[in-house]
Amino acid sequence: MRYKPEHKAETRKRIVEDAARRFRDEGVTGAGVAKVMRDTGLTHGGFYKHFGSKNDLLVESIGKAFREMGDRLVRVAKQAPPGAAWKAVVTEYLGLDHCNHRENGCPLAALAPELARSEPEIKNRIVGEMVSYKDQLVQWMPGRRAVDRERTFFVIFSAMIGAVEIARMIPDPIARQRVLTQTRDFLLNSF
Amino acid sequence: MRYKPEHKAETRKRIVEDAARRFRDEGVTGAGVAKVMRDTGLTHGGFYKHFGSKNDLLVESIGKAFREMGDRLVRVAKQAPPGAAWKAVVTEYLGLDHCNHRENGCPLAALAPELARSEPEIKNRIVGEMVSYKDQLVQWMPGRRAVDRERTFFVIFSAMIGAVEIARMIPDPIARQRVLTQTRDFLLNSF
DNA sequence: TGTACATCAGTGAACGCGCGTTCACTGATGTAC
DNA sequence: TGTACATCAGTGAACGCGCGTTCACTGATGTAC
Repeated sequence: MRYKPEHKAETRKRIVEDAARRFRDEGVTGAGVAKVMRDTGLTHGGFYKHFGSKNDLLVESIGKAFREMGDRLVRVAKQAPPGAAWKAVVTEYLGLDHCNHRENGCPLAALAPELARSEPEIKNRIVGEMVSYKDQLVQWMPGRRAVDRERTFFVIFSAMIGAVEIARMIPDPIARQRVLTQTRDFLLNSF
Repeated sequence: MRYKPEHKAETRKRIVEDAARRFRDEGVTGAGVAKVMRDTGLTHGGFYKHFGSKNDLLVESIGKAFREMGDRLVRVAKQAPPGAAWKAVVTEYLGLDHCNHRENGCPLAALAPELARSEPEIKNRIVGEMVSYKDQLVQWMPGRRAVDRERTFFVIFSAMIGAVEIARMIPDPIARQRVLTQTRDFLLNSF
């Protein structure tokens, strides 16, 4: 079979999207090449027509995940009343929906320790994607000067990432919700 | 060869200690049974004389890691001036030493997302160890009533876990230190 | 006291399995003549 | 216009490898007689 010129690019995009979900859901080692290709409706053999290695797919998928989550948070920031954008971001990030659907959520909350352990070359590329994420969101953070917003970005995201990870550890839904709510209220009253 | 009666218990303890380090350093999937046994100076075959499965070792190792880190934080809490115990805990947790040595640090900062993905039965046992960790530390947290200290425990540890994970992602030592320091100063001025 | 036997922590070969990766092949369609 | 060939995304068998787990065996020492 031969395909339209744009077909290959579309397939590649679908693989990246499916992988971005799988990696967040099952971890870097849990999500295998064959599983991702099956998600996309293909067999594992064709994978290397699109990517040089699983690590290349990982970097692209993490980038895609950062962009998805970044866009989602920017959307709620833009919908918020003036000056309350960062509060909308915090409320969305610490919402039950994000907590219960790691496969569509922030790649740091889903994978940070695993990503920190990747080989230096891979890690550097992932850090590049993380910096883009920060650049997309830092403008909505509280603080008058850019340097203040940079500081509040890291403080707020640290707290949110940790809270979501702890909440995801807790089986009891009420205790889980409590961790999210308490961290949210703490942050909303802090700046 | 035949051994003294206490020999087996001592070997078992050494395996748990070595595994507690390996799991935090290389992740749950990265640390294999054979590697851990080699750390202990044994061959992989003997492993099942001590543990029913790798998962059993995981649960025990995470428990050991929680106790190690709990004891370390309680020690600095006890050495602090009255009323400043929680500040000493925050300063220790967000110190460069903890950040740069995940193999001896908090198992949540090293493994939380991976642990959250384990099978329910394993996860429940790990959550039990996490609750012991909390019970060991919650008394040093700021707040007058027990319910307040429970709240500040989760808020403070969320922020610290996230900060250490982000710092461990960042290759540049100065930017890494900055994330730790900024989160520390934020927390120290918050309660 | 001397000898035969039981014990059992630890050994190392072997198991099935899934992984990332490779590669010869397929076959529908576009192109050359 | 009709035919032969080139293209190339996708297929599926096969590769070596490391994993968790099993198991027959080892051999120094304690115990029974």
